[in-house]
Amino acid sequence: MPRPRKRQTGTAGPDRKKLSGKRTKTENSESTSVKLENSSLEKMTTFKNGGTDLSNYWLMKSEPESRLEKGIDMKFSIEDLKAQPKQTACWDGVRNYQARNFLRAMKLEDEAFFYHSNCKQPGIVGLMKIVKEAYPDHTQFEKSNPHYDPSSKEDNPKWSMVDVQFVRMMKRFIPLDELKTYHQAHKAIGGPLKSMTLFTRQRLSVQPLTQEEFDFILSLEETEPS
DNA sequence: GCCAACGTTGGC
DNA sequence: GCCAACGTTGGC
Repeated sequence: MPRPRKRQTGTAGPDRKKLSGKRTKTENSESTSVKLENSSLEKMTTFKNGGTDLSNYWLMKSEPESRLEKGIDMKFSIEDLKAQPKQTACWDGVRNYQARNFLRAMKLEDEAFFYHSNCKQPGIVGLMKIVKEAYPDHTQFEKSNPHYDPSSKEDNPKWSMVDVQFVRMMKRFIPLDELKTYHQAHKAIGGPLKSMTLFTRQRLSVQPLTQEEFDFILSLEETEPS
């Protein structure tokens, strides 16, 4: 029932028009994404215990300010998440293969930063956790939904979502600016944010973080705003 | 509101 | 399978 919408990505489903006959475009997109996903996961895995019980870290973007898309407000802030029953919501509306594949890689109890995008003060505002692993995003079948995808079939849903639960606010807001400053510095000196996906894959709305990235960002909570 | 970045579409 | 046109993301 909670059905926030995060505006994640193109309204236009990547291949809404074909898929009856040929699906080459789709499959290209998917396999490309899968590769990216895999390499990312491999990268993360090498930093960890390698097999069981690996927890992953994520950053998920959502718009905290009202913006209408097909007459529907895309706003979903961390305050909105907090206000949901059980402070839990489904993360619907993702329509990008890479982002979708990351959603599908999420495990119960994985932690994710809640990032406010497309707003006055973009940045990380809080922490949430995954409370339900990927399942079909119902909005792809709803004609009136801005993220409706007519090419997706009920018996083979194309798009997925997860459920997330509010964990806590950041002790202080971590602005994009500040992350960017560290990213630049770390590129030069090889610090933890040197290849943060927020800067290397600009438009990706669901993205993985390494343990190092996650820990470093948490450590910023204890520092003075820069 | 502008526009750079970048993913997708579709003609050829 | 290339690539120009187009649409979206999201910072500024």
